[in-house]
Amino acid sequence: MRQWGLPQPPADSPMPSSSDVSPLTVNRLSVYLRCLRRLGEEGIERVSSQQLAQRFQLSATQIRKDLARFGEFGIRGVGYDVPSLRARLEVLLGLGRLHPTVIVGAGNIGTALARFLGAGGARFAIVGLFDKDPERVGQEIAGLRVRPSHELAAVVRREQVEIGILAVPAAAAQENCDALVAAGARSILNFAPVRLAVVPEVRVKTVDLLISLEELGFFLG
Amino acid sequence: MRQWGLPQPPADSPMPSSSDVSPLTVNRLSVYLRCLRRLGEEGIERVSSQQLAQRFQLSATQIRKDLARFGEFGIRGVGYDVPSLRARLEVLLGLGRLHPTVIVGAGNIGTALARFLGAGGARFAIVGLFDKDPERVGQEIAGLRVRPSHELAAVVRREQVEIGILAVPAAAAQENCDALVAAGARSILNFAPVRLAVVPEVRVKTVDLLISLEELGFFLG
DNA sequence: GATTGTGAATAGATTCACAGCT
DNA sequence: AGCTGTGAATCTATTCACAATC
Repeated sequence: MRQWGLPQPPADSPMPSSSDVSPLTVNRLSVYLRCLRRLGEEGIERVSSQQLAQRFQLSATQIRKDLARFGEFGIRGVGYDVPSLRARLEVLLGLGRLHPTVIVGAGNIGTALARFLGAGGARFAIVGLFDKDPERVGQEIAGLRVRPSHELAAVVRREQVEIGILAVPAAAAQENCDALVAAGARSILNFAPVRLAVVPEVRVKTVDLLISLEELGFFLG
Repeated sequence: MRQWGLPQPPADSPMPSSSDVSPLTVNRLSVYLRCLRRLGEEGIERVSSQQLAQRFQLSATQIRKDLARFGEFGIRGVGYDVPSLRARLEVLLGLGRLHPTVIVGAGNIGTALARFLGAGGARFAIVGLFDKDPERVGQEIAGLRVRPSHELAAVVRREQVEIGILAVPAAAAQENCDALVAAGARSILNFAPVRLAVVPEVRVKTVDLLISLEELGFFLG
C-alpha cells in the first residue's frame, strides 16, 4: 500500500516550472487550499474530487487536472488525503517559507491590510509600513510603526523584501512601484487604479475595486 | 462626413445581451474607460487603438475587437473620439445611472470602501453601512451613520438596493449574503475569503486578498 | 465499485492578416 | 496613407470519456 506525503512526480512529464503555469490555475490551487483547510477544521481526513466540487461549487475534473499537473496527489478508487494534500499545496504556493513584504501607504486600505495580514497565520511577514504624510509617520498600526517613505528603499534592500503592496493614490503608484523594483522587490500587489509599467521579471497583480464594481454594474444593465 | 456620438449598431449581428459577454471583456472595457478618462484629463481628443495600446500596455487588436462587439465606435483611417467613446463606455458599463449600494461590515475594509466610494465621482451610491457590533453602530464614517445589521433587509428593500458589498468575517458572509439576496440585491461584491452559494440570477464577484498574495507567492517559488 | 489521472474533443479567448472606409 | 472592423487561424482552457489503479 502506497504511503501519503511522499512527493511523487508525474510518470514522464517534467514538473512544470512556475512560469508556464497560468495564473488561473494558481488561483484555483489557492482556492483548493482554502477548502482543504476548512475540511481539516471539521476533522475530515479524506475527500474525493467529486465531494470537493459539490461542496464548494467547483469542477471535479478541473480539480483533478489541476492537481495532476504537479504530481500524483491522490489514490485511485479512494480520493485525496486532506492533511497531506493541504501540506503539498502550501509548499507549491510558496507558503513553506515567509515572504518579507512591505506595505506602501498607510491610508484606509493600507491600514486594513496591515491589520489583516498582521493578525492571521498568513505567511507574509510585514516588515515595513510606509507613508509620505508626516501626520501618519510614527503612528502605530497593527504593531507596526509607520515609517517615512524615504526609508522604503533601504528597508526593502536590508530585509530582502520580495513583495511590495501598493496602497497609495493613483498618482503616486508608478513612482513607488519603481522604487520598490529598484530596491529589489520581485512582486507587486497594486491597489491603485492604474496600469503599472514594469520590467518583465517583476510580477504585478492589480486589485481594482472600481473595476470590480463596474463589472457588476455592466451585468445589472 | 459621419458624426460622432450617434449609437451605430453593428452591421448585421445583434447587440450582445449582457449575459453573453464574458467578464474578461467587461473588465477590459472598464480598463479602457480608465484610460480614456486619463486622456481626457490631458486634453487629448482623438486616439487610435495603436496609441492606446502602447501607452497603457494593452493589445491594439483586442481593443478594436472588444469595442466592435458593441457597435462601430471609431472612424476608419482616423481613430476614436475620446469624449464620445468615453461616454458610450460609461453607458455600456451601466454608469449612466446610480446603483444603490450597501456595505455590510464597518471594519477596516468596509470603512476603506465607504470612504473611497463616498468620495470620488463613483456612480455607486452608498445608501447604507451596516455592522453587527453595537460598539460601531451609530459611529459616523464618510458621512454615513453605521446602522445595526437587523435593519439591513428593510433598507435594501426600501432603497431598491442592487449591489451588496460584503466586508464581514468569513463566518458571517454566507448569512449576510442570503439576507441581501432575499431582500432583493442582484449583485454581491464579496471580500470575505469564502465561496458564496447563490441562486444563478445573482452575480457574485469575490475579491480575495490572500488568494492574490498566494498567486504572487507561487511565482516567487 | 469507486476514483484518480489523462488523451481526445470541445469551447473559449487572442492574435493575425487583410478587406473596407475616410 | 492610415486606421477600423472582422473572418480565419492560432493559442489556451475546460470538459468528456475512459483506461489505470486501488
